[in-house]
Amino acid sequence: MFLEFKKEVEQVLKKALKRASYEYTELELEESEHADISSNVAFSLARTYKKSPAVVAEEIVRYLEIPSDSDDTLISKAVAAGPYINFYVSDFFLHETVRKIKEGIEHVGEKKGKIIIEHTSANPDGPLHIGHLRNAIIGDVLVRVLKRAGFDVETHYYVNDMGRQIGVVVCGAERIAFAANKKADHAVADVYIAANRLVDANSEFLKDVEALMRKYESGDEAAVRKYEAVVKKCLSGIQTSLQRLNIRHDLFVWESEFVRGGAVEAVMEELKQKGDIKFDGSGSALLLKLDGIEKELVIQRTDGTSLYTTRDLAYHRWKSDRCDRVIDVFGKDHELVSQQLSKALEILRVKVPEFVIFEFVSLPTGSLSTRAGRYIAADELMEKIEQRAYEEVDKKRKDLDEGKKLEIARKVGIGALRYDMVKVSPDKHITFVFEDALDIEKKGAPFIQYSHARACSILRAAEEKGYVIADDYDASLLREESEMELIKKLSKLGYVIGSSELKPHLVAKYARELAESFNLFYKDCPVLNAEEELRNARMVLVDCAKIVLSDVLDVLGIEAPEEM
RNA sequence: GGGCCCGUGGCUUAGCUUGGAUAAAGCACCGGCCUUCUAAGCCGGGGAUCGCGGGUUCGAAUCCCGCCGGGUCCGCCA
Repeated sequence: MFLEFKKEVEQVLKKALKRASYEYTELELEESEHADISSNVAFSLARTYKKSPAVVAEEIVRYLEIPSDSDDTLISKAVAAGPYINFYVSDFFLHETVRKIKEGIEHVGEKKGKIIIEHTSANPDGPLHIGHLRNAIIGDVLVRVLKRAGFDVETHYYVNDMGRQIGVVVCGAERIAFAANKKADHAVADVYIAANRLVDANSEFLKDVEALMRKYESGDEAAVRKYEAVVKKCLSGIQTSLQRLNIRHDLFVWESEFVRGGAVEAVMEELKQKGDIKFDGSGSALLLKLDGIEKELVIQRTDGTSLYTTRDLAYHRWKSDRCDRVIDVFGKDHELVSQQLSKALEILRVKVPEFVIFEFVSLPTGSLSTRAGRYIAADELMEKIEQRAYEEVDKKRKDLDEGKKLEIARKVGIGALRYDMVKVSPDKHITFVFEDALDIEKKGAPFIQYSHARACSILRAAEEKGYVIADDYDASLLREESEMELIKKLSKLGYVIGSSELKPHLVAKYARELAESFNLFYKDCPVLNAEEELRNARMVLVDCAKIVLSDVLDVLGIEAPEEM
């Protein structure tokens, strides 16, 4: 509803500026602590018209026409506060917000186009670690935000099955057995680490790896079977972890499909014709000159085989034919690659993707490396954080049965982990400290979940007393400061989703603020002990808060417990 | 060496795109609130020359230039 309010303010303000015959370039509307929405336009006008900003603001306000007696205006008043023009919401705005949330028609984005978003895409050579976790969680929240905003979203996991690393594992698996008692992706990692030691120790092994890779690229059946066995084994483990995190992909796209299907070759041919191509001086590798990028891009090895970037070009061409927007969630180390990709796609006249680049996660001991065995596995983290959450629940709710406690611990633990990862802007570097991550007490997610549980608790208690949420309630009884603030906050979910499309941390921030607003209301306004009319209105408000809290948690991919 | 990102109370951050009203939160610290719907909560308090130096502007955490510190990338890895 806040979005509608903003639009109405825009219209009214535009008209007033026209009547006052001011030429403006921007309305400069901003959220403000002093008003529901505020305009700074008087500053820039003052400059061009050589008047004082306060005078201009006064003047504009005189020209504003706010239909004060009308029933359906969202604006109650506008006042000049020095140079600022402050707008305030009307009772109708508050009523409408409550009504629409209650009826489930608030915050529903209109149908937009189709988006393909790629995230996680960890190499199938071991389990997900905390770096992949950041990718996966940012990506998943993005998916949820875009879906809410009305897009048709398809989620991809791009499987890098053609790299040397995978060759090393597959070849290694011929000599080293997978541990039978381990989760699949962890067993693969063990072989990977052991095989890398073979690489370092013995050059014969590396030759075998390269031979196997060539066979795989040419589609040799035995090689394909070996690869599939290992890659699928690893992916099954990774999917189990993702599922536990509440993340799923619609499609797993294998890199090799583009090689064997001929798409990579087609891209290469086209680049040779349309691109600025030359052979490297020393070898015969193919170099592609890209606009604005100093270094040329190697698009073909000396031996004629393809490289990661070339295969990625084929993948992106395929994606872009199937949708309106392509979004990739990449680590910072892929930034240059993503620029090269964009430039090369321009040459191919393919839609350029949008990138969400996130900074690295490192450990206090240094950067992460699967190969060196220096990582914290996502599974281990999830296990420990759920355990810690369980200790909390156990301490606080001795009355609950075991199953219930475990369920709450799972929701709270995973929620805390997800919130922690998404609350920070993607371009902030993170040093991961295990102990801090496990400190459930000071996490954002449990705070929000707790507010939701409180709302549920009130509604449960109401039901026991035989109170039902009434269809006719008098929203005008909700005049307390904390009630009105809560409603205004509730009205902003759609607005936040619309404006934080590629900035998932803003949703996390909003969720926290909403929970805070609910807690203030909770403290100030008794629901069940209020006299009937007021109780009815407040019960409706509690129900609305519950709905929006669970909605925003859902956008964050965090489950909303009914009690905790 | 060059490109990109980050630098905001003791710690972790929001705000920076589009410059404006006392710089906003959480954690930690100090003090208070459970005979009313869950205290994983609420209230109050101390604590910031917004990395440093210039510049633009009526006005800079925000824009521009330089520097310092940290991260990351830089042709046949992915």
